Amino acid sequence: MGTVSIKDVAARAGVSPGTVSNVLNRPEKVAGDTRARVEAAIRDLGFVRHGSASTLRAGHSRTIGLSVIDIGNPFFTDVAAGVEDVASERGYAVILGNSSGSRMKEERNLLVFAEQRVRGVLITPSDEDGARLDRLRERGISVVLVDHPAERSGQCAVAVNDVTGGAMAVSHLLGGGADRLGYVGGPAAIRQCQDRRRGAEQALAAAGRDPGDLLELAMPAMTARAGQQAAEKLLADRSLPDALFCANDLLALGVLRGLLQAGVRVPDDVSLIGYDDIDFASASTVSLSSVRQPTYKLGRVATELLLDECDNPDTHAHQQIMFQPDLVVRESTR
Amino acid sequence: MGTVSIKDVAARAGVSPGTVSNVLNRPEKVAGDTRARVEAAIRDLGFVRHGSASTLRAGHSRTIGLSVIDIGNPFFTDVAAGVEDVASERGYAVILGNSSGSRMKEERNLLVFAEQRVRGVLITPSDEDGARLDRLRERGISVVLVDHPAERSGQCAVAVNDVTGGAMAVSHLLGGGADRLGYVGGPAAIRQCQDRRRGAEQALAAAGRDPGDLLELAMPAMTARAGQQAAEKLLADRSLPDALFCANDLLALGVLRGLLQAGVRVPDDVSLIGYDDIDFASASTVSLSSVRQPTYKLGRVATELLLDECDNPDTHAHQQIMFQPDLVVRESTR
DNA sequence: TCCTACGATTAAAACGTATCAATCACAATC
DNA sequence: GATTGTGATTGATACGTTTTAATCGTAGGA
Repeated sequence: MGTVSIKDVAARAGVSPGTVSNVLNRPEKVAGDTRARVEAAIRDLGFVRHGSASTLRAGHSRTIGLSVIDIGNPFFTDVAAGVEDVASERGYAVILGNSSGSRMKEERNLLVFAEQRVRGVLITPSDEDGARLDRLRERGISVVLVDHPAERSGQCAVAVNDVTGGAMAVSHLLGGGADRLGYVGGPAAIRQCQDRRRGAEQALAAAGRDPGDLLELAMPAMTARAGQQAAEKLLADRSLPDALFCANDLLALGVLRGLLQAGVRVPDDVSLIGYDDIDFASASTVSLSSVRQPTYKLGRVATELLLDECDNPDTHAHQQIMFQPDLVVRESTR
Repeated sequence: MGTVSIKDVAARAGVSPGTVSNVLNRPEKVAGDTRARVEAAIRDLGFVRHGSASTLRAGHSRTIGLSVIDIGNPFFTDVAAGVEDVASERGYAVILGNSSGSRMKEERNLLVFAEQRVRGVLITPSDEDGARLDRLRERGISVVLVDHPAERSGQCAVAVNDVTGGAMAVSHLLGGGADRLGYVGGPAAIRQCQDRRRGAEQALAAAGRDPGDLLELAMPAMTARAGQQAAEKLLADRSLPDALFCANDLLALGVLRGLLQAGVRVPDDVSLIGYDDIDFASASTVSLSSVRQPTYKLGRVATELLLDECDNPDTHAHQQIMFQPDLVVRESTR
């Protein structure tokens, strides 16, 4: 009834538990017929290995932790898809943690990862406190930063150049004849927001404009709801810029909805550009211009780096990879 | 160095390992000052409990498995948000498995869950094979069906009435004067698709029409991409109905894009309604009519049932909960 | 025939925690 | 002063696996 262990399998196959373990972990070490007998016993008894016992004895598990800022954002589900594909190819399970941008929840997720003795952690940190991650590394848990450049060498990181992306977006807006520009950002602690704003300012400067001209609006979240609130605020202030750059597409879609509801025409009255090029950007009321990132690849590459670090700790060389974004022009900036 | 165990904590606090374990699991059983001493030692040493050892000894873990059909679908991320909130409130971690509609991947995820000895499993099954789930139950793993009615009593299930929902959608289309109706569904194995179609047929019958009139198109996936392909197929066949009901919003958004690209006007030439009322439905080019489900609540309630079953196995009474959907009318059916 | 070598298998010892019966200290009761 | 009771703590054991050294059996070389 209860649970069938390696011993039961051994008994039925007429071998010792050690041999069963070998069949499970180093099948090449055991003779053909014994192996067949053991495999038959496993099947007959419906044995499934006790992962915890295995982890306990082996000192490490076959799981990795993935901590993201907002699983409701298609950007992160795409990343997660890439992560999961690579992980399951290599026999790893993924524990998903959603920080929702809350430092406390992120902390709790990392604690869970540590308790589960995950082999490694993939994280898009929600702030710049690298010390927590170092504490994980001290525990022997590899950490790879996702969508975040390395603060220093000695770690792997996979990111997309957000400064360039921000600059692309804003010089596109300027090229379209925009004069008064606004930036709708997210929480100040989120690096992506800062970098994209910096890129925006650089583009302004490059066009001979004062970077201080950029009207900035920082929302507490990067969701469609927050975007709609941003639009309402902009409308209430009677200071509507003629071009808006949003830190991500969810914000932009929310802004778009808010503007259209108020009778503001996009792009005639206001040009609008988002960031991430999520699937829905091209399907919106007015299709949304955006900055595309190699999202799925980000997840894949990060996971490959992490598992390489886990599986070949001696030969592994840390890498910091930086992809470049692409501008995607659609109706909202024409 | 490596890892600090309960013994190290015990030594530093001058107590036995058993006491440390008590501090961790039944703090009320241990005297105030000893507890304080132990907690200090835990903090000083940076001890974190070894989840695997704990699971091994206790015979059960503090994790649950969540298996969904498509994590790229906002419907499921909403469900997952509800699950995660309840789980973390009660100190459980969630292992997420994405079956992508593939039976094989679902199977593999369930195997991972079994190996990890999760306490229970929440699953939106991708087909009707309940035997696999019974095998989990034999192992002492509770299973709650999510967005799927129970096939029999003796299990918990939380669902939304898809037949009603399908009927709502189609009678709305009929009420708008639709004549030739089409249904864009997903894989035949997915129950939601069947039920929504059945509801559609019932609505036709109720209106005195032949249910066989429903033009049916079954796509291999329920994604926006598949929806766009569906639109292309409908256009190529020159048999475009004047009203389309799609099995979910992603399909509908894809269909919408496909139709608009071909110059078909929505809703003038073709009325269109989706299902789920995801956030993006209201933001699309032509805002999408849909059938709303209490998604987040679905996740919450399912998790509460599961954890009740896990934590109070003796007093727990299985429940089959069925929510009702709501019709949301927008531009695409006006 | 004896010895060596080698491949296949085994026996036993961990891994870090939870649990439970046993022990202890000490106060309350007779 | 002996007994009982109570609350706090301890010691020992078991959970299911992996791993290492040891053992076994057999074949090949001398």
